[in-house]
Amino acid sequence: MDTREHILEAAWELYGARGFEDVSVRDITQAAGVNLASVSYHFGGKEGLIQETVKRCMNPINSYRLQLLEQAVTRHGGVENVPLSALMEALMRPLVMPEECGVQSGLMLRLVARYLIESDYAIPSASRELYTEAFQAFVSALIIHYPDLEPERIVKHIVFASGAVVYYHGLGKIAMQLSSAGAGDVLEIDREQMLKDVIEFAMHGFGGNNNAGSTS
Amino acid sequence: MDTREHILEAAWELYGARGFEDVSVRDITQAAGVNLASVSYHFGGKEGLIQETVKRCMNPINSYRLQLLEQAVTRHGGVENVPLSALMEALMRPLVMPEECGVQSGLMLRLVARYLIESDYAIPSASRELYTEAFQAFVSALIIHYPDLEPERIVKHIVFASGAVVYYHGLGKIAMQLSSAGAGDVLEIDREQMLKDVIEFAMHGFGGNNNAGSTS
DNA sequence: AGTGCGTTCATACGGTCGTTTGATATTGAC
DNA sequence: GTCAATATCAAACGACCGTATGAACGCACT
Repeated sequence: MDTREHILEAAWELYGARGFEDVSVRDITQAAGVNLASVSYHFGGKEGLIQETVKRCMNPINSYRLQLLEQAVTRHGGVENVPLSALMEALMRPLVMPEECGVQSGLMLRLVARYLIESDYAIPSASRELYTEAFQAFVSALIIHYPDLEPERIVKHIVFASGAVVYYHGLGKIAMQLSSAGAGDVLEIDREQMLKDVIEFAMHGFGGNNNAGSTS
Repeated sequence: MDTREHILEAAWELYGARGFEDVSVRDITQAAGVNLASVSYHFGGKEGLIQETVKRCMNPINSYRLQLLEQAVTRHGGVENVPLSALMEALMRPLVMPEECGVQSGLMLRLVARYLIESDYAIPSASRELYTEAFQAFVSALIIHYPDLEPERIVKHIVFASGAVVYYHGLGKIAMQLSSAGAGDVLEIDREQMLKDVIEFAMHGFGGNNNAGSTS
């Protein structure tokens, strides 16, 4: 039962780097050092492997989001007391630091972005329930936080903020080079800094200062 | 010399809808009603057609951005007097309303997003110069506007804001459905509203109120 | 030792892909 | 009308794709 894991690992690596269509089952089995037919045997085919690959990185992200949210709620004693910054951090951190929930970073955002685009932005069925749960949890928390903001606007802001992360992760380095700002070589994105930046950006976007206790 | 145009039109449609890898040269030539070999003849191959297709939608967007920026500058009499909202609008509107610069909407953002992801976020060489010019123009304008903000942060904010648009365009409808907010069916995104929303979000994100004249 | 089951293996099948080819049609200048 | 240059055409090529097949293997259990 080791083969399955080897395949998933190779699939993760190759799909993330080169895309689903561009990577053949042969590429993956060869990289994994297993037989070609193993993919059909263990996953029912290429499509099954793709679904499983995406699920195995999307679900931990959303679980981690819920976990961070819950931690924040208990720490501050109630949803209504959680500062906005903590809410945003619970929402964003799993995207920026996926390795904290066991998802290998680097390729994660690219792989998910690829999948979303190629699947016409459909969440894979194996991840939909958890995704919905996490999404609604944050919407609810933010509604409590901003009772006078229309829920619709809150949803938009969540999407805006998520887009900011994803886009920055992909284009950030290039943008720094394009602008005169970089002034040469941008070695690597400071992800902890990026997390702070995007949280601040999103918080401002929500139109407000932090209207509750501590800022951590 | 009509064949070339027919091919580009069909390529635009199909690549935008289904992706580059998933659409064969045969699909395109058939949809365009031309011979299979025409693609090789006119574009040197599939890759050449892809580059040309992306270029033909990316360049008008960036030209339109520069045009709107210039209009705003002359209208307000100098870069320093252009309100932030107008800067953001010049940056965002071409993305949301591409048909205003002759680029068929709907498929545009998806096609560009696809290309960026699949090309490892590399701007196609035929569009790089114009893209860089537009990018730097906005960075310069924003530096004048926010002299105490580090340029690096300004670049980040531009990327954040762009990501917000792109992501919302893709995931907006789904997010509305997922949340209880939608309360049923979300028919279509109101793009003019979306533009206003994202401009407001980005302006807040820049940390400030509008520090200049009119708001249009 | 033998049986059954889950797994791995080499190999083959039908299909689609991007590209090439050489013939044919169209064009425009003289 | 002639002749190149340009453009279109049907057909074929070799390569690679995802999947299916049936034999071989490992191993617990009797």
